[in-house]
Amino acid sequence: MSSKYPAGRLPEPPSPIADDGDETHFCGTCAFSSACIAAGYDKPELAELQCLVEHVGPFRAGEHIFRTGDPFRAIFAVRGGTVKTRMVDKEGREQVLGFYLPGEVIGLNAIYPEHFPCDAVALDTAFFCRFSFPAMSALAARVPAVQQHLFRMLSKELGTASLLAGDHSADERVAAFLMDLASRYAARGFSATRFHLSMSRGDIANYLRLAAETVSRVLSRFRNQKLIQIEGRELHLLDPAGLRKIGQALLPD
Amino acid sequence: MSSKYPAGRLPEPPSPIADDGDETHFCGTCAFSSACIAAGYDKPELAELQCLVEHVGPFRAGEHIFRTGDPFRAIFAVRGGTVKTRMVDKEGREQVLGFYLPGEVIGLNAIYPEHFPCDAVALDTAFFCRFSFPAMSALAARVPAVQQHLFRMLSKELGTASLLAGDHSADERVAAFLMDLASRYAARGFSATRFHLSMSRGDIANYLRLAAETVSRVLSRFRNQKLIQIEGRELHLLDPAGLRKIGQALLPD
DNA sequence: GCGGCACCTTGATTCGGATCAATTCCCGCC
DNA sequence: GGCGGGAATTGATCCGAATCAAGGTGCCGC
Repeated sequence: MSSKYPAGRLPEPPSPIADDGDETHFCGTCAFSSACIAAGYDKPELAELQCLVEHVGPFRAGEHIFRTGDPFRAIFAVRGGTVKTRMVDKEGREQVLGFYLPGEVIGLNAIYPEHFPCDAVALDTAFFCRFSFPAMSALAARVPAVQQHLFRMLSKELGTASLLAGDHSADERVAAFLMDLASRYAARGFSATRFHLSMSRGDIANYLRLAAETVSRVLSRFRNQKLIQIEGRELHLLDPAGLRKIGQALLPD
Repeated sequence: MSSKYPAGRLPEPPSPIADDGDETHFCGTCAFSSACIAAGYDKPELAELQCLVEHVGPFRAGEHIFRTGDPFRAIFAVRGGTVKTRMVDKEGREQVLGFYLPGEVIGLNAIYPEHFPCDAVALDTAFFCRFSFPAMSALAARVPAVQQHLFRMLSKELGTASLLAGDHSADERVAAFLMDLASRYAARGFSATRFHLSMSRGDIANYLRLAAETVSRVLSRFRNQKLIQIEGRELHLLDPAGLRKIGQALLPD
């Protein structure tokens, strides 16, 4: 796509949260890595994979990667930056569905309806690998590893809803949210104890089905208890084990 | 329906909620129908489809179709009866993830972890088509329609979580729950205004993240408002439009 | 530097639903 | 037919988080 300079006027994109140097390393941490590798290694499909992947972006904070109702043609792997997905009901109330970090994939929930059922909005400067879905599924039919990878990604995302499930206290939810982010950063090779919250308190609250004030209070309490250090959106987890304990009912294992 | 002999010792399975006569018609209403038809029609794959499908059951109320941690080998289409899926945390608290009606498919969330992440429990006498997943994905690689169908089923289930999303009132949740059941029954050819709730109030409450007492109160209120007629678990929707209006924030469209 | 604005924090009050408690109902069982 | 137990209903009370309200802070454009 698109929009080298989407709504702004900065001449060159800054290097946001990801983009840890060389491309090869990034691809190693991407959700598609095994599919790409399986398809790419010394095979004629390599050429095809190349042509079904397209680098898009940058998108700047607040810009849409896709909008509710857009026809579904591709899925997107986050290469750098952070994205939220959200639905807006007809009364205009926003519902945040999820946050996506570098290496994660958005758009899978659009396969069935064939139109995007939600918006995807960049929270900071973000860019993507765009995978044409028709091309991708054609490739999947020929390369079992690609097919399996798609199945696994879809299935994995099914398991994600559990962070919201259950009637849990605000403390449990926030602790679980922080630990979930930590483990996802860790899985992509970032620090699991120090990171930047790209989303506002309001977005966190909305995602966790709490009020923004409640999130703020819980974070203050966690700080007083020396569980975290937080200044604005810069977060340092001082006692991950303690947080894990608080959020354990919502966390895997 | 149902459970003429729910927890008894009947020698032969009764005809529960589904099984509306002949098999062909049932398959027409099943979530797999298009995949089966695509695979089956005059093709050599027919034989293979036959061998990857296996009819299992009956399971009686309370019996497990699979348990958390079981190795994942197959997915199951409900042929008759009703199923709930649930997770039980280490403190022993149950979390109901969903209810599955005839024609719907369970087990998709086990592909990625390769073990079932939840239990599936029959709520009344239930039976299934069991699809070996390795065989299914091998078939999918050869028959594009089957692959596409799997993608679509997985993606569709991703959209389902929205019933629980958002901070909605008990009235909204219960109304949306009833309308969701109604539309799913309608999609499979059953009545959309009269049906049996196979699950207890406690299960409904757990699924909707409410207390059982709250569900009971809301249903009583809906009855007083002439929105529904309910006696035990027999439900008659008197004013679907009214219910849809109450639950609209959670419902599609 | 200054004003405007969005975001965040903290306190006071309110409210929806959870919890506790008491019957009642329904069914299988003796 | 009577008994026992789980499920459902209904009422009384309590509590956690929402809401309302009032600053504080940082950032951007002018």
